[in-house]
Amino acid sequence: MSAPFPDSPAGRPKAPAAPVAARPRGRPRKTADERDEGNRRQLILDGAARLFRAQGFDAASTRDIAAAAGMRSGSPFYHFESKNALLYAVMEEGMQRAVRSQAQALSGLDDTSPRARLAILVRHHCDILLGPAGDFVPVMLYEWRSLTPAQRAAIAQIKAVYEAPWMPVLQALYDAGALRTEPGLARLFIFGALNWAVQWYRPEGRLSLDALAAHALALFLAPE
Amino acid sequence: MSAPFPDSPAGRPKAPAAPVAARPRGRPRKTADERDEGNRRQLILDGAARLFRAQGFDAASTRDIAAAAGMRSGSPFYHFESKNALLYAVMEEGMQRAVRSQAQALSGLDDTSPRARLAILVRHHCDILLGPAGDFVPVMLYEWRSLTPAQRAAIAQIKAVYEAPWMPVLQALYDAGALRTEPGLARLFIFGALNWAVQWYRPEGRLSLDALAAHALALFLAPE
DNA sequence: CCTACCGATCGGTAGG
DNA sequence: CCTACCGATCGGTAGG
Repeated sequence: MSAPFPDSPAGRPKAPAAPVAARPRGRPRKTADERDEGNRRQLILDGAARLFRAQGFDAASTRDIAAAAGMRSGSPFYHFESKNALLYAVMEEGMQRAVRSQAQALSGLDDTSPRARLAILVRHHCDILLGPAGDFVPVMLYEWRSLTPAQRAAIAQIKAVYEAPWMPVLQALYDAGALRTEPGLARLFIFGALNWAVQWYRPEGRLSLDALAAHALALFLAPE
Repeated sequence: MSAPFPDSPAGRPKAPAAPVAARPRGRPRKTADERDEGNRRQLILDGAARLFRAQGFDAASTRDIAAAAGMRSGSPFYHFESKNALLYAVMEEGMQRAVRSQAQALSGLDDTSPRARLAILVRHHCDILLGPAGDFVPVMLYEWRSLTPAQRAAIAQIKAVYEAPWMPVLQALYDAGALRTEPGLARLFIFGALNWAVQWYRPEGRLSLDALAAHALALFLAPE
């Protein structure tokens, strides 16, 4: 739970001495520090997403997040104004990636049947929630109450973009009699069923994401 | 967020002087304090359930919970060993009430059709989650990670009792072709769809719990 | 990005 | 159940 070493100098591990090399010729190789510089912010975001998801926003300390990124306790505040701004950044990045990958999953499939399109949406949603990079969106789902009203409004806008492609698909299935609940409520129920899997799905178990998505689809849709 | 008055004596409101009445004849009327004595623990539980749900376990302070029960900051610890024990007590009470009321809702309906029994289970579940007394079980659903492993095991036992009546009903519907996903997964999806309503359902809105339950049922089950 | 630190808040307790 | 308090931890910051 605590940083691997205290704030006091006694506990600080010595930084490895930088090798005093002769100045190299040609294009200067970046030192490890320079190469990482652009990634530091991302390291903080990744650690924050993981810890916010595992422990919750309030229980995850900025000290632990700093340690997860290989930094000392005060350093995250060089990259983010506050712990709250860090939470917002995690959610924003998660939703923007979700919107982009969803658009990519749907691209070129305008002529596909509503049923096939819903299958793609559900399968992609499972990936976002439960796939290998899936800490960011669960944080958005389960730490919503820690956002300020202004932050909520901003994230809600991205969420609306994410949800938009679902509605015409559900409407078409409803009109065709394959879905037996009005699209608005159906979307809430379907999202609920899938979002809840964050609580129980274990990637190392027997159930693949393909199978999970297929079973969910079978539950909601009348057989062809 | 903070108690209405600080711990220091300066901020303490004077307790209303107890009226010095002549000793009443007949059965002694209980004073307000005596009448409340058995309810103090319950007052703490109610306040804790409300605050744990609204703010989360970590964000809700024991000071605020004490204030919600009309007490000073240290007093909850006279009734509960720790904040964590209070969380456990909230969840335990919520689940025990849910088990009891579910059994009551099903009593005398052994001969009813599986479809009607599922309707009763779903409708009752909505009541537990979203009804007027519905803070305890949402706390159980969304603050699970703040329990110790031993506490999780204990709550999981009550959960198992609650879930038990669902399985034969889902199995019968699956066997009859009315449910198109195996009962184990179907139960997880259905619980997810309903549990997620904690996040979006507003009792003051247009949607009644009856309608909510009916729409959910229509989504999961093939038409009769 | 680190050092060294601060004020605030929190869970919890001894004693009555 | 209240009083008065403690130690620990936390988010955050000035200065380099």
